[in-house]
Amino acid sequence: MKTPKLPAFPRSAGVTTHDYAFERLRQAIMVGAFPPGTPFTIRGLADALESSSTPVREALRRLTSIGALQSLENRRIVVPNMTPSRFEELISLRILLESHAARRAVAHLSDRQIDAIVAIDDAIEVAILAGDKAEALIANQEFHRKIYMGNPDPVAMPLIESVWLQLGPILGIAMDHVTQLYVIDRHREAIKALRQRDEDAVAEAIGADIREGIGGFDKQAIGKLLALAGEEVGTLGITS
Amino acid sequence: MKTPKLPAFPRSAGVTTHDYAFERLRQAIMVGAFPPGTPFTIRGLADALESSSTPVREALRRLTSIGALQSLENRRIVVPNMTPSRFEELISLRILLESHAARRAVAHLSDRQIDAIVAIDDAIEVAILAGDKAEALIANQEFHRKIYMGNPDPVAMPLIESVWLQLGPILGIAMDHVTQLYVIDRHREAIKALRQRDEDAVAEAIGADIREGIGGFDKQAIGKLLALAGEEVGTLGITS
DNA sequence: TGGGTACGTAAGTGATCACAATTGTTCTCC
DNA sequence: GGAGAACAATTGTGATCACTTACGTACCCA
Repeated sequence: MKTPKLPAFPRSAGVTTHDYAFERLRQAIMVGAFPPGTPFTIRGLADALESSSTPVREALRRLTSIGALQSLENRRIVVPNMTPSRFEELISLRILLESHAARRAVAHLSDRQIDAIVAIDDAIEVAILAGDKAEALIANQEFHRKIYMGNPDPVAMPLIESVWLQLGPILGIAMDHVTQLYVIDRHREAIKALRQRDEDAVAEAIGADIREGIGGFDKQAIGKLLALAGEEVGTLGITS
Repeated sequence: MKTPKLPAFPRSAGVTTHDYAFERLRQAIMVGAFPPGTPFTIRGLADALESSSTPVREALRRLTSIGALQSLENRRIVVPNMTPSRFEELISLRILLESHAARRAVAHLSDRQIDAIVAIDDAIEVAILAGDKAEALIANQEFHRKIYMGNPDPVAMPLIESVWLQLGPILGIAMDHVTQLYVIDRHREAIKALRQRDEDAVAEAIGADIREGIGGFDKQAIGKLLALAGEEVGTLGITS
């Protein structure tokens, strides 16, 4: 049981090996490619990325500091474990931070930017109808990001992404066990409020979107998901 | 103009060079030892810490990912610049996150833990009366941290510390130009609310504490502080 | 048969070196 | 005297190696 396999990721020129490794791992974790407990080794990843240990170590250290990975006392690096109460904390943080970020972005978003957000929402619907869960997930994150990044000083964005990263693993498990994604019409509500520049309504719509989306899992459901994940760890997503 | 000088820091046994470098730099930045724009070089820090570049690079990378430092396009690493609007964003995030974290910790704090928090508040007052601004600052952070860490799943704590780190540089400047610290009786209010297990009152007291503390600087005051810092950069805190 | 020890393997850590890119300096020419 | 080019110094990047620690397995003895 060495290192998990990585989804492909394009590497543009001029990017350092370190940045590439970091981004690739970050994306993979954020979309739930690795269940909680997945171990990461420096040498294994260096082999997988066809580089040496130095940039990989730096990437793992960075991911650890933003909460995406956890450094055990053994110095082993793993995907953090999830508990129902930690899940609930993370969801409450998502609602808190993203309602706030959305509210503070409203005044800065131009009509053209809102049009782009609408386009992303359309892409989400297309992905859902096509049954492409991974694509829907990425587009959904892009929808939220585009709103919050309207703020010229998006200092909250790294914090929000840290929470996303911590929810990634459980998200991946949920995606594997949810038969059908449903269309979230809270996005329409948020868009309407954005066009009206109604800060309270935008914040409320984003909060409701999270609550009714991933936040809709109650403690029992999370417990079930974690049990399912427990069965699968070691047989899925792990090479050799 | 090479690297900034570092305050001393105890290194306990069993700690890796990397962790030591990271913690030492982190502490220094959090208490405002470096004004915005201060450059950091790997070799300079490695010399200062009497180690090699590998652990220092990892520490700098970690600090960059949590917002404490900024990586320029030149690949130079500096303390991020501050603007009045970014400052305002950071303060609003502090209020948001810390009110929330305080509220969610209330139910978990034992009477003994509250006693420890009171003791820290006393230490703050002692430090203020003694005119020891740095010590007062550190004790104040400890006061807040002790409250929020009452939560058994303190997932918000790293996010809060990220905001503290980003406010550190301006905090350091403010400390140099504030003649006298005043005693914040909002802490007493928070303690009283803690003892009564009144979540709303605790959240309100913490929010008010931040608003009336560092959050009390308005945009004009921040502009003045930044101008003062501009004069001093290059002559203060920089060696050779 | 059970537990403890010893050994081999795997993995993290940190120092060093070669290379590339950037920056700073100086020298020359107009 | 000033602008530009060539050169030198500094710095970041990544690969490699030696060292130490943690883990797993097998062996030995009670």
